[in-house]
Amino acid sequence: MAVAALSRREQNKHDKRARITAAARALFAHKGFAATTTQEIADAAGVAAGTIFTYARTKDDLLILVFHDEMLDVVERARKRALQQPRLRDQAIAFFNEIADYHERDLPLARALMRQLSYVESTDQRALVSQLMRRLTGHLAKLIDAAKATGEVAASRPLTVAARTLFAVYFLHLNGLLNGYLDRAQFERALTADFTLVLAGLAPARAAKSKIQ
Amino acid sequence: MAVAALSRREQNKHDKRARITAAARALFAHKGFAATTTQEIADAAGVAAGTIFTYARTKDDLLILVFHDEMLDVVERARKRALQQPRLRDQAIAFFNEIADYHERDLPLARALMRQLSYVESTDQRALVSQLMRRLTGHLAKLIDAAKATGEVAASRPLTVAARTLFAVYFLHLNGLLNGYLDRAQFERALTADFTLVLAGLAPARAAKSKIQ
DNA sequence: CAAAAATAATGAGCTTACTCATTTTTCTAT
DNA sequence: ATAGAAAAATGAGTAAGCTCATTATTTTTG
Repeated sequence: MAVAALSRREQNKHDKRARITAAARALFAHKGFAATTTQEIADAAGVAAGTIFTYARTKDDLLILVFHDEMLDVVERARKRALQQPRLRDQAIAFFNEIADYHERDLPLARALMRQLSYVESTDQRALVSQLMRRLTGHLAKLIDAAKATGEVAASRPLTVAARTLFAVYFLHLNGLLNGYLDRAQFERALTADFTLVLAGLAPARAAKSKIQ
Repeated sequence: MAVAALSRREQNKHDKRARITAAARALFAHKGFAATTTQEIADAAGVAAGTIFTYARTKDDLLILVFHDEMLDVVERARKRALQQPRLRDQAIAFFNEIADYHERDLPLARALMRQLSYVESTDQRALVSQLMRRLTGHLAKLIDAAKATGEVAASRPLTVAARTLFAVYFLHLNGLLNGYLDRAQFERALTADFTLVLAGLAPARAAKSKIQ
């Protein structure tokens, strides 16, 4: 891990970043994103108000910083939950339901995150979001690939396109859920219906059914 | 049109709203959303600074107000452009390319709009966005329905699910385009690939091809 | 028509994210 | 070890979105 390789300066920066991130995480969870001021975060982290902005260009940046790691965990949990299902469609639904569960635990924060994902300003932020996306669609692609072995998906189908399309469906309906267009039951129904359609396109030609549920 | 039915108070409100919306539209187009202050809008509209906020709860609300009508026009143009194509897939691509063209004319503004669509705060705003969505997916559903006659789409396929799924794909990739994850060429390629997959799921069972482009 | 009630407009003031000139800390070279 | 350079931290200051107590306008009532 090359721990000793950190210079004093690097060590300080690392510690300070960790303190700021931890303080922000605690405050966001406790009083919500909008109600938390950058001054409070600075106080809790033991730094001056201006220091925040050498670690995050904007308050919104903090949101991405804080939740990047947490999201990676959620995606991993989602993968495990998906594997408990035998069929691809149910795997995909379980996968995204786990992520939706996570967001439903703190809706205002999830809304703030969603907003942020729709307006990425810095290159750093874009890199973090890209990493999350790749991780997520990578897991999906693996599930789809495995379904090729069971004959549920035709071998010729492109994995990345399929994974991306499933994610697109989820992304739209998560937006609906977070912005009050859908309740959770409607969200799940929409996900199921749309996934069924997409998976019909993935199925081998001879197995295609003429009726979509 | 029941023009005479407007009371003096309603007439005043209507006029003032129109002045504010027009001023905001001009200023956003001229110097961009972020660079335009609510004070400038108020001055240009000939009202006090506080008056803005009796017509729009936030500056972001103004964005929705201003562009709602414009968007309806764009969707109508998109519909006409789509009808010039014979096949459903190309119709869908043409449809969304028209909308993407519109957004590309003013990327910063489109980004601000996209951000706003991901964080709807007031009921009024939600109603405006819902109306737009319904209009858009309604046109798509009509195109899909027409494709049933040509045999491109199986008669049993659910229109709203299909339209919604196409929109989901577009929505994700527009996000990618506006946030710099995709350039325009990548956007169109992604749209084409994903639409091809979705339409494979819509196709009649016997016509399904084993290879997706 | 006058008084009272309801609605709308006003703009000074507040809050808070963010900036930037200055100061402090750390690193490097001799 | 010390001077000088580079990087980081600081916090007072700024700007702008938004609030709200007050004022003005319109409608309703008697």
